[in-house]
Order: sequence, then C-alpha cells, then structure tokens
Amino acid sequence: MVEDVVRTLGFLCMGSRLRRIGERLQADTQQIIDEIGLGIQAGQYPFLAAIDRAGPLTVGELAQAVGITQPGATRTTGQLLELGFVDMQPAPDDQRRRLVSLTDKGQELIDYSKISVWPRVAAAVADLCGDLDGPILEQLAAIEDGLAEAPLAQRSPAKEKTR
Amino acid sequence: MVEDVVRTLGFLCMGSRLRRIGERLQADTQQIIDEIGLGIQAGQYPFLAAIDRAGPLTVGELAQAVGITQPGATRTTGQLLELGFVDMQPAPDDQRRRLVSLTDKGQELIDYSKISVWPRVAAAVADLCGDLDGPILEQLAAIEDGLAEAPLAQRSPAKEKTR
DNA sequence: GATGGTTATATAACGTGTTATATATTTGCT
DNA sequence: AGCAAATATATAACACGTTATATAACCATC
Repeated sequence: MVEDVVRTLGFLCMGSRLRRIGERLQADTQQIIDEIGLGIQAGQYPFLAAIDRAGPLTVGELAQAVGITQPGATRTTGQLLELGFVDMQPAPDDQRRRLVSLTDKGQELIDYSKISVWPRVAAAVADLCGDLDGPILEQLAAIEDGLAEAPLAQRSPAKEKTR
Repeated sequence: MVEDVVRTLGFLCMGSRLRRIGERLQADTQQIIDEIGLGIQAGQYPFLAAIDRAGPLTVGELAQAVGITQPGATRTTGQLLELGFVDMQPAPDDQRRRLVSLTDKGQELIDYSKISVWPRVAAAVADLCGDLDGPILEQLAAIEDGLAEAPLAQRSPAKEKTR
C-alpha cells in the first residue's frame, strides 16, 4: 500500500485535498440523484436553487451566486436551457442582460428535489461530518476515512445507522 | 449583491464548496510558484513529492499516492516526462509496469522547492486556517472570508502580519 | 448626437479530473 | 504447453472549471 502523499503533506496540499474530497462528494451526490432517477447533474443544482431562492437572475448574477466565473455560468445555463429547466429572455431595460428563470418543468424538479434528493444528501453529509470538530486537517482525514467506509448513498436517512 | 447559494445551502452543497475552495487554493499556490519562477504546475507537485518520499513508483502507485485515477496519473506522468522532471522505464520483473523516477533536474526542483516554495505555501495556508476550530461549515466560511481578504501570496512568512 | 469607454454575455482554447475501453503482459489452470 | 482470466498502462471521449478575447449594448462626454 502506498502512502497518501496529499494527506501526509498537510497544509501544503490542502488545495488538492479539498478539491478531491469535493469531487468525491459530488460524485456520491450524483449517485443519489441517479438512484432517484432525476435527469440532472449535481453541479447544476446550485443554479436552479439560486433562481428558486432569488427569482430570475442574469447570467452574471448566477455566476456570483454559484461562485464560479461567468463563462462557466454561461455554459451551465445553456445546458439547463437545453434540458428545458430554465428559460432565458433579455432584460427589458438592458438588452445585454439575459434573465434566466425557471420553467414549470424546472420548478417541478426543484419542488420534487426538495422532498426527495436534498434532505437525503444533506442528511448523508451531516452524518459524515456533522459531528466533527477540531483542526481542519483532522476533520478532512475523518471525512476521507468516513467516505472510504461508506459512501454518501449508504448514509441516507432511510438506512438505519448500524454503527 | 447576490446571495452565495452554495454557502447558504450548507451540507447540501458541500461538494461544490470544497471543490471551489480547493481550486482557489491551488490557483493561489500557482501564483506563488510563478512568482518564484519555477516552471511547474501546482497539481504536478504531489507526483514529484511522492517519488521523492518513496523512491521510484509505478504509474498505478502514483495514482494511489496522489489519490486520483490511473488515467489521470498516466497523463500527468507524461507531462512530467516531457518537462524532463521524471524518467520512465519498464520494471525489470514485469514489463507491464513502468517505473517513474526523478531525473537530476526533477530532484533539483524538489530540493529547491523544499526551501523556497513549500515553506511559503504551508505557512500561508497555516496562516489562513491553522488556528481554526469548530464545525466544518464554520471553518469553510472563515477560509472563504480569509481568502477574500488576502490571497495566499499575501500571507507568506516574508510579509509581516498586519492584523 | 457621434464617439470612446464600460459592461454583459458568448466563444475559444486549455487544464485536469472522470469513465469506458483497448492493448500488452503476466498468471493460473487443465 | 496452451489458453483464459487478471492486471498495468494507454487512449478516447466527456465534464466542468479556468483565462483570454470577441461582440453587442449601454453610458457619458465633447
């Protein structure tokens, strides 16, 4: 068995480490989404959630809300448009801005997700790291160990905790 | 100003959040590397560090050591080969395995990085989150706030803390 | 009211992760 | 020995982030 360098190097590799844990969590989340059978990518949720919370937003506002760059927001918005979850129309007062709003289909997806996917994901993540405390490196180690033991999909509220 | 949905949604978006913080940290680290003038990508360091610590490793062992999949390790190894930092040769006992070792140039890079880049990065990250404690969501919020105030490059040990 | 700078979005090119699959070598069984 | 299964690496195709730049619309000033 080979040493996990990223873990060993601690603060030095914290960027790589956060990133790989984030990727793992998103992949696990995707698995839950697929199990429930929704045709959406985990990374697209924050966009829909932002509009659901704040009402129609422009592409730039979406980028800010989700914390990525504008070209990334443009692309994901295009995908959501393609999938029929959102609608886009120029802002009446400023033709440069494109207002992105939820379609009925998008609103339904969100409403259903709120009762099916989101609670399950949030509970699974909380099960994984909700009770943690202490220095961040220790918590990250605990999270990685936890994920190795049981992925998010096995930490859903439906399944009784056996530990 | 638009609400940061990923932060607001907490555990539900923890994957996205860890990922984006990791990307930010890596970008900041890259800036420090570039300032010092080394021709390497932040994400390539863990590969060289792994070999430096453990001696020559196969592609598969590198993937394990760095915590990514094998095709990713194959690609990065190819880049490091191209850059002249590593050498590859078939393992004597098993022609399928390719042993990756540091070249003199690679070893020099590592040795120099150990005194120039690594301490600075580790100190900057420690400055950012070394003293944190408590629930992970709170720590992540503190890290994001901290990065917004001052990127890693401004948290080097050379610069006196002004706060 | 034309012109130059700013702002919003789109597009292109790239980096680096993933999954799926092809290829070559080794291993193990009859 | 010979052949099937397993293993190690490479390659292809894709996801999704980035930076740099093009284009269109708005605004301010002369």
